[in-house]
Amino acid sequence: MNPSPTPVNSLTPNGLVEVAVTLPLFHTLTYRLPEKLATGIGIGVPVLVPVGRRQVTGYILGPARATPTVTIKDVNAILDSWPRFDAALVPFFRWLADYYQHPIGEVFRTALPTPRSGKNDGQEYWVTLNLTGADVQKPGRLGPKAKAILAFLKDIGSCPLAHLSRFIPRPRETLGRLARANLVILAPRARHFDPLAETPAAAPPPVLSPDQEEACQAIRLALRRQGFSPFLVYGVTASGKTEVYLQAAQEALALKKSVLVLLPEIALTHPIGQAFRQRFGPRVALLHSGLSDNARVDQWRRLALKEMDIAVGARSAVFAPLADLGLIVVDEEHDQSYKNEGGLPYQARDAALYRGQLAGAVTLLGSATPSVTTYYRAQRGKYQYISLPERVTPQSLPQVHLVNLREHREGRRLPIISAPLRLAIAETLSRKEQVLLFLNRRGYANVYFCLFCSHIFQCQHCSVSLTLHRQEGKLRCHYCGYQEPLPVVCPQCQSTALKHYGLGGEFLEREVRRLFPEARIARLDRDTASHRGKAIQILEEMKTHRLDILIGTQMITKGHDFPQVTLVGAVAADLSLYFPEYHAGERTFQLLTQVAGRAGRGDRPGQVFIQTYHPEHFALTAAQRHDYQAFYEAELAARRDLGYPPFTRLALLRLQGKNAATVEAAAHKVARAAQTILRTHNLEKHLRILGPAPAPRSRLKEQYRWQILLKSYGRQPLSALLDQLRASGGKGWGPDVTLLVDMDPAGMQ
DNA sequence: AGCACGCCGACT
DNA sequence: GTCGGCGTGCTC
Repeated sequence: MNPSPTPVNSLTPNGLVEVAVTLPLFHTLTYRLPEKLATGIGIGVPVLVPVGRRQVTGYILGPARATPTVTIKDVNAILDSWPRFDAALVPFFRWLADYYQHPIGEVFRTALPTPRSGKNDGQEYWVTLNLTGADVQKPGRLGPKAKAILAFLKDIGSCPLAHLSRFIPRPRETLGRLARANLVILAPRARHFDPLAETPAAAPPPVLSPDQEEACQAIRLALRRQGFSPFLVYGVTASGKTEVYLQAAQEALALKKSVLVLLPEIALTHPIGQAFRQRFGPRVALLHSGLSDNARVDQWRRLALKEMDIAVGARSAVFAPLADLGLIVVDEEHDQSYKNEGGLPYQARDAALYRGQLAGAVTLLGSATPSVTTYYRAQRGKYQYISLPERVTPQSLPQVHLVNLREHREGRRLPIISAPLRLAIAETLSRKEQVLLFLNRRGYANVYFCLFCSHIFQCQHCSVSLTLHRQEGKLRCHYCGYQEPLPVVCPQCQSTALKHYGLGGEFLEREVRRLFPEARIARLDRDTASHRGKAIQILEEMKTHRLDILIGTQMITKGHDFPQVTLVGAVAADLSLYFPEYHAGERTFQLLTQVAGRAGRGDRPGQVFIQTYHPEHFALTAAQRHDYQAFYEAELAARRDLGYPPFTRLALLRLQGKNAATVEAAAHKVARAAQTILRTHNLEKHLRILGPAPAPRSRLKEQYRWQILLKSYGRQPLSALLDQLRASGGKGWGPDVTLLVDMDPAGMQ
């Protein structure tokens, strides 16, 4: 019944197979597949192989490509019969390892759900009653526990063993006796999980607007043509992009192709997953790291076995085991969350584009604020451009005011809420409408210091100041989680004149409560949303208007629809504007546009107040006028002048280790080696090496950090340099120093 | 990653 | 004389 994986044994007369082992190795290994394991094994199957004196998980990539000179060992066991990926994905994984300069073994470890080396993978024991109701009365000579079990099963027929144990303690032994007497059946069963089980009934598809119709037409055409076809779907918030995705999926399915939908946030996968489930039924899988291991493996298996052919998920779903991929959707393509930090530092949107190219799939990049690089490519004709300029809801875009904070000092104090914003809040509340206040900084204050000797309280493990959390009475590091009780004396001079500086959400909340004592106020950020239920509860209260003012970080900006919010305040727009990143302007524009999009989504017009010290900055004036084009042109000009993407490609070489001196020495060594390669390969015209320099956070979680930025005109010089560098640094760059390559770095932290 | 091999200091 | 420190190198 299960489609068997692409067989390898028929392709390998000598029985040799290529295996990627889950170790930080840059190459694959070759093993012999013993005759007795050969049946049914194929590409993508997880196996247990000996490496040194250990047993390690690996994945079959295909027949061996070259015969190594060392003695070849045998594959020890097959961990599981179903393949974790389709044969067509092997080049994709090889590309990931190559492009991100990452060990191929680690690529598989990051990409695939870990096979639990048990025979019980994805299974659980079920207990089933083997008698009719009448028979249950008959067997007389039974203990009380056996009777209780039979009575329990009489009602429900069968259930997982774990479920039974909740009502009848330690049932295993009694069940064993009952099973031997053929009164019950005790057997493992495939576990089924359906994260989308709660989907409400389908609503009929809406009538498409002319813009939507035109977009769908273009996509349908591309799907029928077959072959890689990338699109930028530019659509303002609430322009009905989701319906376009659904229509595109419909067409792909009609062509017997599978569909992959990526979203930047786990929270967004549920509503979109439900929309797909409503339209297409049980063939829709949900994939994200928030699912339990069992649920994730179950969804993965059902996709691999072609029981399902639509995958909706967060960034890691880009590795979903779909064969015959026809359509890939990357919604909110500009979102920073597509970048994976730690492990394999891949960019899911970029990876999706490459996967689309390999599979010959139509690839849709959707955004109301496209990344500069994506828009540039669309302009140059590399992507087809589709525009959905109209909101499908009645309201026009909100009116945006820039508040120049320099003009709104109150005496010597700089108020966190300026007079114009305060007035607007008061008016909004008096109209019984809701307010959203956005401040991208947690805690009460982000600097705590001694007024007397200027000592600044810093993290013991990172080179950052500790954030004051006043309600908790603690100083906390937002990077490593270190915390300490709020000190009362300065450790340096014993003074008690300790002050704080730089304001966060906790302070804002206090101030708002002081100014509007009558209002119902809540704050939502990682501090208050300690558990998931709490966040959902606050969002629900906001939606049902049991709150008047909601204060929060990014958390409140993405995707949530609050129809009665008519005022949005961005309290400190400058926080992201002067971040040490080349695309700080882009992030600010996106953030403000996103935040502004929360205002006036119902039947009343919305307005937005942006507080800043730099009201003349183009990212702010463009956001004010909802003018993406103006922002794009100004930003593109700046990028061209400074030699940043899309005109160059960047790679960040980061050196880190526990010893400051060895890390610094290694950074200089790497930079010198890079310079040498540059000269000997005649790359000086195409590539620049900036640094070494200490990273903006020069110490993080006990690790000292230095970095070197590579700026390359074109892809080729950069990969040439990186390949050479890896070859020359094979033995490592110093004791306890690691070199990490961050391709297309998001920022420069 | 782990686990070997290998070459220099204080101990039964 | 040896036990053990962790630098370096390999894993089919």
